[in-house]
Amino acid sequence: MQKIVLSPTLEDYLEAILQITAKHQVARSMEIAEKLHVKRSSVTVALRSLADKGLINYQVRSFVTLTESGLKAAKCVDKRHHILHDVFTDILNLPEDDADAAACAMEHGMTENVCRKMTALLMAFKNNNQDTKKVSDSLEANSQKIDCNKNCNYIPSPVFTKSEAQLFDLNSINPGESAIIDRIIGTGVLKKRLREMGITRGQKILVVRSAPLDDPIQVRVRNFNLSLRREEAATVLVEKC
Amino acid sequence: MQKIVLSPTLEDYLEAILQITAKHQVARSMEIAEKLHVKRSSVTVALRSLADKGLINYQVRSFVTLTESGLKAAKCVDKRHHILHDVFTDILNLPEDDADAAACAMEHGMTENVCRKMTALLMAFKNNNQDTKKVSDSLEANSQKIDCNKNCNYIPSPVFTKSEAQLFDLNSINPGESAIIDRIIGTGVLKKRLREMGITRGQKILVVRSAPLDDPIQVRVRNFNLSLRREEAATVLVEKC
DNA sequence: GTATATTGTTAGATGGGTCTAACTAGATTA
DNA sequence: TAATCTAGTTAGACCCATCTAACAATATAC
Repeated sequence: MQKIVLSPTLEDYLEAILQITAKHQVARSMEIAEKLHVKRSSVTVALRSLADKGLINYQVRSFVTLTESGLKAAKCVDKRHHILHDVFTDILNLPEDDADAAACAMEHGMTENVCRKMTALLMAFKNNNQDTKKVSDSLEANSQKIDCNKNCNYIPSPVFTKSEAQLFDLNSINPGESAIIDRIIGTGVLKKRLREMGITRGQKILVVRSAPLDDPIQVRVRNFNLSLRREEAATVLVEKC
Repeated sequence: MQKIVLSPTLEDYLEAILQITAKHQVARSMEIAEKLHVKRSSVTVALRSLADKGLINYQVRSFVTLTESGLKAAKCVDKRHHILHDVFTDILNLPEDDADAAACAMEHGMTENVCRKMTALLMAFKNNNQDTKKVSDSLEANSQKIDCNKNCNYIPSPVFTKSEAQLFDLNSINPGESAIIDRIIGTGVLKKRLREMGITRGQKILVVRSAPLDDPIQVRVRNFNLSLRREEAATVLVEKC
């Protein structure tokens, strides 16, 4: 398997796509643009580049998902981010948003060795409470006295995170429960058919009957009872309510 | 005082200039190019940009030195590098070159808070030997087991350091000692005069008489005895031998 | 089913950082 | 003093990442 070289920027895009798809199954340009604070047109360029490298499934004017290779790469980037983040919060006692911002800015240069050792350090701190307690106390006492970067001229780019609802596909809603429709990830005829049945964004949907072996499942939308094949239901993303 | 925003790249140039001038009083394009592994023409562009920001004294076809503001900025960048470097060597037990390479790649995103807390951590480790010993041992034991970045696709740019001789100005050579002339940092008539006296690169120079209150000082080059004003001697950089 | 948002795309421009190739000012050598 | 070497500069090109503005395709609302 061939190693892929990614610029820090493309790593950011990949990481964003991983985080969005983890919540929403698929990623849209707009979401990526918002997360990374760039314009939609910049996202298009980046997506083309990631698709060229075989890291995402991307077709013009459609949703984005990670390929197998892209998922692997994205997880690597994400892991580096989390290691740094955890060192900053768990060992250095930095507040959440500081930790996240700094991790974003520093994660790209992390070598394998640094990752390994930092992970080991995190474990060592967790597994040796009595000993690390003193170290932590001493750290806190010291850190008050230090004015490290006074007069420093580095202004890191701020990183924001927007809290978003977790989405599920319709098959994973239990019978008797309701949900709010967020989007249909299918395309073409399939998607059109569902929309014509009244399955549109914002509508409340009640799952009437759905069991592992049921196909189709029964749902109720806009006071109509509908039958959906599991295959169709899988393309309907909803927010639990 | 106004905050200056520097790109990571310009921070690297500034750091390189700091390190070179620390050894050689002044920096030349070539040295910077070698240190950063870029071409001379790229250095010219960067120097213009740093001069625009008031961080270096730079005139076409001449030596480079840091301005007061540039020195302050460079020290900040350098401090971040050293904090990371020390965390990597002293706490994570990474070998010197790994630590240096990773520090180069990660230093640019370090926020003030991260700097402060990391410094405190370093102090805590130094001041609590008994407690941190266990943490270190545990870290080492753990780190063997972790294969953190397997399949990772990030290839950090390598960073090399070239060992170079420390240079001194002629005033700081003790009477009776010899040195090899490296360069004259003066310009124009002053420089020409010294060259005509036989003070050229590679020549051996013997300091015959030089004391804090002596002016001029006495030196011997190419079997000639010369008198140099302290002002002149200050522009002659030599390597001790 | 038409009108209006919204979302994604294209095209073209800009800025940062790099390169190669050609040139020039200074320094070294003969 | 002239010939040569070296270090630094310029010019012109490229790539990456971003932007704005105009446009096209979908969705949503009426």
